[in-house]
Amino acid sequence: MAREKTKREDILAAAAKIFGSRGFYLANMADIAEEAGIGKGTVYEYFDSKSSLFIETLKYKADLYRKTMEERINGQEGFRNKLDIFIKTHWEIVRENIKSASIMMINPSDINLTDESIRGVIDFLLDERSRIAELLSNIVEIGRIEGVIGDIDVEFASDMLLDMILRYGMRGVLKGLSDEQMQREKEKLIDLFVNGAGMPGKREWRRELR
Amino acid sequence: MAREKTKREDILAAAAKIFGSRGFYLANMADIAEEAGIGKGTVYEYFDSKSSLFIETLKYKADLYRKTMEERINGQEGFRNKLDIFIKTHWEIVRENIKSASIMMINPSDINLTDESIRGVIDFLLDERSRIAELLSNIVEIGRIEGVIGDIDVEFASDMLLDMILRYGMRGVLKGLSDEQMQREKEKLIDLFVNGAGMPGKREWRRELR
Amino acid sequence: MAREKTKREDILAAAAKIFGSRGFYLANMADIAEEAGIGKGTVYEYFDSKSSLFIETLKYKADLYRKTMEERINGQEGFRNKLDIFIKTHWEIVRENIKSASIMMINPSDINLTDESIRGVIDFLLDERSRIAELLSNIVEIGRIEGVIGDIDVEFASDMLLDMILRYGMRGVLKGLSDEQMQREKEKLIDLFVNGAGMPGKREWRRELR
Amino acid sequence: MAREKTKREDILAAAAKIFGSRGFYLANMADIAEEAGIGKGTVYEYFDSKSSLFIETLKYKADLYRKTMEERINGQEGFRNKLDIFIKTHWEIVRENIKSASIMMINPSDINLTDESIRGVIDFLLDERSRIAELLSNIVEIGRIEGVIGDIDVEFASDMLLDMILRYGMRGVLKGLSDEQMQREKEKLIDLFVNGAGMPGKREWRRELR
DNA sequence: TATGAATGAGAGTTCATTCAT
DNA sequence: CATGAATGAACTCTCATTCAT
Repeated sequence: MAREKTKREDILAAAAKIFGSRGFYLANMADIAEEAGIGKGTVYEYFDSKSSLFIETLKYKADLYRKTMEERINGQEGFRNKLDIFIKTHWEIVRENIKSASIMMINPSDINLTDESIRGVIDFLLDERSRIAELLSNIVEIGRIEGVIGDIDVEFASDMLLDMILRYGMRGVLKGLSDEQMQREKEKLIDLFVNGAGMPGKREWRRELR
Repeated sequence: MAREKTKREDILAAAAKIFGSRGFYLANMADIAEEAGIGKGTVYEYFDSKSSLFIETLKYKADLYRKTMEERINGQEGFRNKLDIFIKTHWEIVRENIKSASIMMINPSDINLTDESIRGVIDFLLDERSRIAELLSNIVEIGRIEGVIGDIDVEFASDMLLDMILRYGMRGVLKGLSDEQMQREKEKLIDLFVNGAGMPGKREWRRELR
Repeated sequence: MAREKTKREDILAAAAKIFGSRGFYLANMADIAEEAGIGKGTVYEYFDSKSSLFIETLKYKADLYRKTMEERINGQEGFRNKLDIFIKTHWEIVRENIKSASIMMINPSDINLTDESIRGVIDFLLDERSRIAELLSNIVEIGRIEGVIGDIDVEFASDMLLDMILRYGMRGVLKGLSDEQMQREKEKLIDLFVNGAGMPGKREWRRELR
Repeated sequence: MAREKTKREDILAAAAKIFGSRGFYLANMADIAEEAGIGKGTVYEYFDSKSSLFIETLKYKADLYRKTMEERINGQEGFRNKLDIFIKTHWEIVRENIKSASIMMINPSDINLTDESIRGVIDFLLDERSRIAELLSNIVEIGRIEGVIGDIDVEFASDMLLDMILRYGMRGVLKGLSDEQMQREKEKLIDLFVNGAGMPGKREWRRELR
């Protein structure tokens, strides 16, 4: 029998918890092993090194995130519904993974490490962000086709929107907001993105930008 | 006070450079001392510990950032000009401090450490972000008074706007954009914030949110 | 006996190869098992420990060496022929076992370990060297009887001769000498041993030593 | 004040003792530090790594050996005296450094490691042996000029002679011989080298080799 | 009998911090 | 005030050995 899938996932779950709550450098392999209920050496049977375990953990969580997201989005029709479910789903994942999710929510460029062994992490995170940004980009594009979204730079707007959504999640965690409050914040977010903060009717200087 | 101000600042400058390029954990005290051109032990005459030096460095950079920002903003009149100079100034600082600025650009909640000695860092960063957010909040408020900004949740919108501006800076660094390109991105950013991404004229479902 | 002889020898052959090329400490059990084409645990069915496997490997190789040597020597008559075949055989074995032979060529006193578990290795190697030295000693004795070898301390001379022969083998490996060159070096070696390096005719101070 | 020379030498002395009695792999840095009466970390202030400490220890001992040898040899005139003092000196060093000398006496080709980090050790040892061999070679050459040594391959004979002398030292240690006994063994050694083991007068087959 | 997943002692190494000078 | 040699706790990772299957 090949190495059990469960044990690998046990380790990943433990790693997600420890890395998530302590960060890469403060987490140590002994604690991860203990959390997983196994011996220190066993971790190395499944993962080459701490760095590699970290990357695998990120991949595991990121995959979960993206797959969940894609599934939920595909279950909806239209710009408004898709965007709505995106934000809602993001909050659900964040809320349920406060401990471990923070890893995933890392803003790649915030990690500035020159350590060779950890470089791959940054590249992976940048890639992963791009992939999520594309999901969002597709949604915005649908909005354009529907005529709800104007003639804007979709890539730019989607990138900003993603950041706003991530921030929205953080606000929820930091301020300990209830689901109801998050529901209202979500509407504000969508409103801000779609309509902007400007006073309706006073949009004279907008045209010149286009 | 006997202790020279200059030496303390020499150390802070060196720390900003080293921490900025390598991050907290990969930076080491020996290198910072060397960069500052002093003995390793001397650093401890001015700062209690690595963590405390890190915090002081953040404060130093953040102060510089905030003071510069306040000065520049105060030199301008009106929402549009103030916001414009905010974004422009942010980019200038980021561009000139690519190495060290990243510290300052850290999104506080991205650092998830439970280490007692480092806890203060997070609190400080959260505080600092709040202070910067308030600067922005004041600008948005001016916009409201001017009638350019509508009847929105200013705190929420400012928080999102700050995130967008930080992201705007990162995009500049990551994509290696020229000042001219950043000028254009800045206009897009302001447009997105003020007018939103929505198609002008199609704003039926906006009202219900208010 | 249920345990197959072949498997034990498979392991010994694999161990000889791995230990021979990497030395005791750099060799590891996993690689030996793999080389032998069996499971890691199986090695422990045939040998108690790494140390014991090492000793058994040495014994295996040393036995092979000694048996080959005895056979070849017995096939020859007279001091000159026997010594000649000894040196020739040594070179043949070394040349064919460059990788693994080095174990066998280890100069016992060069291994200075105090590790209890490895002590036996040294004793074994010292014993084995003695046995080989005795083979040589017998040959030298024959030389004495034949009147070719003078009235010398046979034990001492044989011990030195063995060292010279081992060195001769190393020279061959280190310098990458051809068989023809080794043939000539062999003659030099015998000449040096039998006639010495001294100028013929100038041997006044020799007598006093006896 | 620069780093004291004494401490570096304290560490080298401790390392020589520990490496000498336990070998490279069984020796550990903690014990070497303890032997030197310092903290574990301090060793790394003076030496980069275990391997590098090992090499430096070898160099230190080898230098001492060679310098002592050169000095003593230069103090003597003529082949017989120089060779005599060489052997005598070797024994003195070996006897006084039983513990640490064994490192120095290592026959380079007996160490068969493929570990990158340790490769330099072998090269160094081979080099060092060459240098010692040359000292001996010069002595033999003097013998040739004096007419005591015949028309032989000096390089070959010197190499063999060096091995015999090393073996002579080992015999002393292994058999626990007294200085008086070693004196007698030394004479046997010189006799064997100069006059060979052959019966005086029976040297017919010698000529053909030359 | 054969296996290889699991183990944990122990290795080398780093580096923030101290303190005698 | 300034220094940097000294320190040792704590880290990651290896690998001989065990044992349930």
